[in-house]
Amino acid sequence: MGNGSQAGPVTRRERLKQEREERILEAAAAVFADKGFHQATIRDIAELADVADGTIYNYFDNKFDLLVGIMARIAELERLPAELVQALQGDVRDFFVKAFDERLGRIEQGQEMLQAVLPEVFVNPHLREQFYQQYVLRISTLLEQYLQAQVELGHVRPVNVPLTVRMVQSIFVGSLVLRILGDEPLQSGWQDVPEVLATLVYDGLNPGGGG
Amino acid sequence: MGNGSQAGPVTRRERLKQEREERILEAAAAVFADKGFHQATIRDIAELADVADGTIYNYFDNKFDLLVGIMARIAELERLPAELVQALQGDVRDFFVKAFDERLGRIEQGQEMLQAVLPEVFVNPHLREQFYQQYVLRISTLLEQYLQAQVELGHVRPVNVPLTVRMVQSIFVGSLVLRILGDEPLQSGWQDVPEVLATLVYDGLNPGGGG
Amino acid sequence: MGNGSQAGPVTRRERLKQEREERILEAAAAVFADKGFHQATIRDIAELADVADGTIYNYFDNKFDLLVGIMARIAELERLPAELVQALQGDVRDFFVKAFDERLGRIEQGQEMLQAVLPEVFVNPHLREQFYQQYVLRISTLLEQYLQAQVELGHVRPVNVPLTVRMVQSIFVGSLVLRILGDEPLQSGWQDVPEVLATLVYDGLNPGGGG
Amino acid sequence: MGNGSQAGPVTRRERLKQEREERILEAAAAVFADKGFHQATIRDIAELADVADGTIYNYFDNKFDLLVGIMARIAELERLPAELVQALQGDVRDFFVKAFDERLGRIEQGQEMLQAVLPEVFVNPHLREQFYQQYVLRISTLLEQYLQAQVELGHVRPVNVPLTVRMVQSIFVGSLVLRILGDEPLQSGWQDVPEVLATLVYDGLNPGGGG
DNA sequence: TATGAATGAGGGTTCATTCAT
DNA sequence: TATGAATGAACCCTCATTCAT
Repeated sequence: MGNGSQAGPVTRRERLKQEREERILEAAAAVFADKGFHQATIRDIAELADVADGTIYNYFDNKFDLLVGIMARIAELERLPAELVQALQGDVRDFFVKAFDERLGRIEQGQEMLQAVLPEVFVNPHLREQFYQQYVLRISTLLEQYLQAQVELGHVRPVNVPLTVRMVQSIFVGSLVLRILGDEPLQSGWQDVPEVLATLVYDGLNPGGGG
Repeated sequence: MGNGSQAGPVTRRERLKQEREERILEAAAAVFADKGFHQATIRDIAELADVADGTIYNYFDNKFDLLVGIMARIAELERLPAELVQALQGDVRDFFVKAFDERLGRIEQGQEMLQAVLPEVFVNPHLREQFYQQYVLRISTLLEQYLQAQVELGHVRPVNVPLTVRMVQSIFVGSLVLRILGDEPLQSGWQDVPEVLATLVYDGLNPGGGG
Repeated sequence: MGNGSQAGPVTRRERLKQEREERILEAAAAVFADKGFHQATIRDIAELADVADGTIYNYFDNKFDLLVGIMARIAELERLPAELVQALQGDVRDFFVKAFDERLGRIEQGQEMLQAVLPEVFVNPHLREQFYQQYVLRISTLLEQYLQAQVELGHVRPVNVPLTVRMVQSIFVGSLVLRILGDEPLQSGWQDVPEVLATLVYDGLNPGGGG
Repeated sequence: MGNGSQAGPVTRRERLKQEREERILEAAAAVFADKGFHQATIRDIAELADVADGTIYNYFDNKFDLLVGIMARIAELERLPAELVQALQGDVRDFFVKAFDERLGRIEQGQEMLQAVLPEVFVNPHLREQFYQQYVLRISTLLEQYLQAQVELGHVRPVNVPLTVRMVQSIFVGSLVLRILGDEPLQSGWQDVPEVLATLVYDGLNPGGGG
């Protein structure tokens, strides 16, 4: 149950290797998030992971490959938006609350890894593409389908679906950025965000709207 | 750097200096946006600006100072949200259309400089703080005041004002990020975004709402 | 290494060990000849010999020791210039043909090992001395004795014996180098070389000479 | 007179640069000849040349490029076998004496550079090709023409011209190698070599030959 | 004894910064 | 003030060697 696809390590040696790789990746994420990819040195990471410099290269081809590894880990975490998929069933406003809740929770959880990767995403075309595909586009497609269906059912006002979806996603991405920037109200009010968001995008600010 | 107040250069020599400083800053922004701060070399910038390496150090203390200079330039562009201030008067939905329009235009215009600065903003606390203050917080304050007033006037549904404002700002920031990530629908539909946005946040998706 | 005298291995285990040592040495020679001593890695050699990296260190103290081992193998091949010794008896011109034939054949045979060792011979004083002793000087002595005797017998023109011998040896060494350099005429005409050489050094180019 | 093709440096700065490049190249040749290319460190060379490590990279792309630079310098020295060409006129035996004299002198002069380059020539295909072309093949062609003509004139015994030329060249190359190996008789008798060589290859060892 | 992962010293190279001209 | 060569600290990465299993 939950073992998913990869066969886990069986021998003691294999388990040790896997643990070590994880330790290295976590150390890398921590150091990158703290100092940035370029300021971080392999030695920093090695020390935090408590291995020798050279050991890192038994697991990763080069420094950049650590970044790619972190991206892959993020992708793994993203694998199952199970709750989100479930939420696709219910009431629309409810969906938004749940969806926002799920996403924001995920953001909170993986923030360090995201913070490690994000600056380089803006700089490296390969990373950018990968990030976009796995972090943005997959969700876009899902949301577009959902929203289109709801429009056709008359549960949602007729809107420009693709752009509206982008706006919704922008809120997620933007929130993450504002959090990283250290915005205080967002920090302290994080748990209220889903409700506020749902109100904003479902009910609208117009006081004449239903709600 | 920044030369403080508006007193323009008077002598020919001063004008030349200022022009050169601008050329360097523009070159820096272009190179940083293209390759990222750390991949960019002083030589790259010097070549694009058509000066010698050493000359740059007559205008800027060090490489990082170029980034600060670019930030300052962005701040200058941000100085006058004149149209936005004007829009503060009119009808609420109208305000959103105009506000979004103004911001998105600004984003479009200064995208290269933003792209030059943004990755390092995530990495450097000093830059982060400065960016947050001048790029986010000032607008937050303005919007909070506006929204609070509109709520009190009954023109806007009672909401959690600070968080709602953050969500609105998130949309701006997030849109910028999605653009940089190369999202196609956003790219090609950019001119429709203000209207879509206003619909989303003012009217809401709820089809029962007024609109 | 080298195992000193000729006592072959007796137990199965010993035979396996010896086979393995040979496999490693051959792999080393191949890799060194191909990539050069410094470009070659222990891993390269281990892979070619189909053993683990660490195993090599059960047979050789360090990387350089592999080179020494190869030198020793060359020395073994050089052990018996039997035919050459025999040739010392006969007619002088005949001797040269046979001697050249024997040497050139040997060169051809051990070229890979020579190519593995030669570059480092120029670089490492220890190797240089060993190579000189076993590969050059022993032959010098032999040839000097032979030539001196023949001069005294009047079978050879009175010449500066030591220098003449060096010139003759230079031809061997030089031919090897030209071969390694890939000289085409030498490559394709290799089997004619002994006769050509004998003509050159015995008969001379002077058409007035006997021959 | 003698300035050859390249316009020399004119400004003081240019002269200094050129001098520095030469100093670096000479230092590189000395260090490579002493320790071998791979044992030599950039720091070694920089120290001997009395420059900073980084300075070397203002003149040469990388460490290997220093080797190529040394090869080019050797080629320059090889540019004018003026005396040799002159010797092409006279008497055959005389030609050999002069030719050997000229070549051996050249070898003596450039021995350090040769010793720096030679080991890598055996290892690096690119270097090997270049070395062969400029150091061997050009001379081969010249000598083949000369020898062919002399054969046709009846001044030289009919021989396999290409192979005979290779043997003659082997003597040069081989002598160089033996010298590097530290052969004592060759070292101390170096000035007698041309005469000994001419005797060997022109008169032959056969005492019945003319001479 | 064989294995192969861990080690860490070492070195080539880059590039921000300096400074003599 | 502009120039651009010189500087040298810093860092990624390799790989011979070790050693626990």
